[in-house]
Amino acid sequence: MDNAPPDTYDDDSQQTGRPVWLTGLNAPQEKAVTTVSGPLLVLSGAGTGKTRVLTSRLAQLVASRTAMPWNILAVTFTNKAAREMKQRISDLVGPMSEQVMLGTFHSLAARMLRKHAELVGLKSDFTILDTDDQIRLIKQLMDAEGLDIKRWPPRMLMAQFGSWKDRGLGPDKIGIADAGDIADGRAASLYKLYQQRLKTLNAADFGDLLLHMLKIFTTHQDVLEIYQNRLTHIMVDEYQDTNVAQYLWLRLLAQKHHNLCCVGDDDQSIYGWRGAEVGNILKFEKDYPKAVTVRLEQNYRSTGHILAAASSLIAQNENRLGKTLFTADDEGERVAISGYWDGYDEARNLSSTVEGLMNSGHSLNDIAVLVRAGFQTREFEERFLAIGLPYRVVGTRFYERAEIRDAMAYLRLVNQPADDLACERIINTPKRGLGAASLQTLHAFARSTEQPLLAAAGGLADSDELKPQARRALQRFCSSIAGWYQQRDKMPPADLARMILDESGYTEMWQKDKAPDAPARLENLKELIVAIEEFDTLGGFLEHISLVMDNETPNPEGEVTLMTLHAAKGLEYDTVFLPGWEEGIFPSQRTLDETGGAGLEEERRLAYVGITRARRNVHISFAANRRVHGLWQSSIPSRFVAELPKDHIKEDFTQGLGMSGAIGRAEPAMSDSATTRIGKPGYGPGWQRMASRSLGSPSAPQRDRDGWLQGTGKTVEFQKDERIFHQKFGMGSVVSSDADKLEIAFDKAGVKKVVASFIKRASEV
DNA sequence: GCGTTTTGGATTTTT
DNA sequence: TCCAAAACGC
Repeated sequence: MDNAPPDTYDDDSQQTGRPVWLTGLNAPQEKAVTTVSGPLLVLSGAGTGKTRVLTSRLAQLVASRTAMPWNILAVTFTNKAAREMKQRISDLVGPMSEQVMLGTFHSLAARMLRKHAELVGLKSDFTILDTDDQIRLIKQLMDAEGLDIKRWPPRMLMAQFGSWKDRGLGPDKIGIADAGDIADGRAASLYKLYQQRLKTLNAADFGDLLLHMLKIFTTHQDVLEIYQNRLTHIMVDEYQDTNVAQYLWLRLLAQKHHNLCCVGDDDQSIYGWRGAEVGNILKFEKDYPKAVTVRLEQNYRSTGHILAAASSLIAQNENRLGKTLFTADDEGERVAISGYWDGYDEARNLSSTVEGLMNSGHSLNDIAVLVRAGFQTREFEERFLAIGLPYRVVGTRFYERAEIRDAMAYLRLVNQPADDLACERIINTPKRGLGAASLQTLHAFARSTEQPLLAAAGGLADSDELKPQARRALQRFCSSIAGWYQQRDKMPPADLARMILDESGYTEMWQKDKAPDAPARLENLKELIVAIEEFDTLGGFLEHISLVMDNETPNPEGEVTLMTLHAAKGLEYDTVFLPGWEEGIFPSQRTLDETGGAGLEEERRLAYVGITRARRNVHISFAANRRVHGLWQSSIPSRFVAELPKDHIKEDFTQGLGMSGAIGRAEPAMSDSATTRIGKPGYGPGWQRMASRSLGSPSAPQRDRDGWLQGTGKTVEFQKDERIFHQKFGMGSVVSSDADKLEIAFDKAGVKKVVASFIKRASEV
């Protein structure tokens, strides 16, 4: 679409009678788009064109002169959503769209906080901490307080602080009683200490960004009014995921004009455990009595059977506003349900179905495998690796990798020499001979002289408190940093980063590392440099990075996507596989234990999200036996399987074992409880005997792995020093073998223990 | 101070 | 089972 200047829009609409952004909208969509003032709640079911409505409405606001672009606040949760919206708005209204205040809750709050930082005792160049920093800090505090970090993991404290912040509670609002028994009842006082420490570090964590703004808005009416006056119209995406702090923040901003438009789907609220309050969306009409509610119920994504299956599943939830999704699309294929003997069986059949799809012309890019928890991707990865099926796991995010965080710490320290947490992270990385003892001395010195670590390090290097060796190391470290600090503004940040990584010996550290993933880490560092190249200043890059923690690498060749259900929200694929639908796994036992009925409903919403990701085909599956944490356990199909409507599913057991009797059964399929530990399969009653026939005992050495290997008896035939090839690690030589486990010295990847089935003889490649 | 062994623990994670 | 972090020993 042309980026026509905004002034022409009036002419456009006069000529055609109907602006472009309204064409093709269905009635409720149009209602949502044209309701430009007053509180508006758009209940937008899966695949009903939510983003379309959001962006069109923004265009409508601008074109109808209801609001100037700079009067509009548009809030999303993810950077991806923000980027997408930015792009689409720009397509609709042209360059004027840049004036819209658009971003994630966190980036917007950060932007505001930098302007008013001094009101909460920070400087405007405060650092934003990542999880590692937070944990290190909490650990330090706990050590100082004499708390046992084994009994009370720092992570737990961090989660508690985070949850308080999610609820908009500063340390002053926590009573002793609220803290429970975490950290011997000292959680509240630790929270106070933690916040004090952040202030002295001139740092804020993610929760603080919003919490501080709330504090400022409630204690400085004048500041609040600046924003209230400017931001007359507010739009919020994924409203069902807002936490209390975000809710309060929005309410304060909207309380003057009440032009608040919230778009969301209570049925897709899956972040309750992270502080999201479904209640926020459920009570919108109470908060704003004059609110108009629009339901978007026409689904443009999935076929009839898929939609019917998903709808009838979610209908079992009690706590929902209720929508009736429909589609103009065909009935399509029924949702396929398969039961398998064990996890291998499931992976094997799933992968052959994928191969079948691939052979019939489907792109792997249109196929996704969605699991409840990250560890479940493993057995599929192993299988895909074994048969050479291209896949990609959406999971470990780029900026959370250790090497990236290390590199970032260098950059942070050079950008901001008082960044103690960054300093601490890399002061002995790579190894410089500065161990725990030296660091302790340094900390003590920094505390007594009340200066940042790096400055203290400089001072300490000039004194004779340390052993000569450590002292020299410290001197070198300080002068290196000082040197880079000098260069900081004299060269492009990417060049600076490259220089720092080289001169610090960080790159070399990984080059010398023999770990199999070392080359990949070096690649990641290169990618980081590429990412920096887009920025003019180091500061700009760092701000971007602390708030934008995602990275998307497109997949040109075609790969199956493996990811968690949470990660899949907002995405869609032609074919979706949903394996592991077993009681205890999905719904997760832990959620059930911890949050009971509400937890079950959230799990069900997760199932709903999973099914509604599919355009044309859904394959749900479960296994009777599965190895969890090394132990075999048997399980029964998820209750969600039984909740699917018979008319819209097909039980497809042609590939698996015939266990249709297990479907829909409320009581355990085995005589014992749902997750009986049975040691090995083949030792239980009933249909377990079948398994021995089909697979053999999984723990028996040299078993026939039935399709995992193309040849026969290949498992035990590797000789010591024999040359082999592994899909992931490349060429290597056999060091030793133990049943089907081989120890291989890889040429590039070092010594690893691998399963024989992943290995080919070099002569056969 | 650093490499190695032992141990415990193991959901989901938009920012 | 398999991973990371603590404890151990040189």
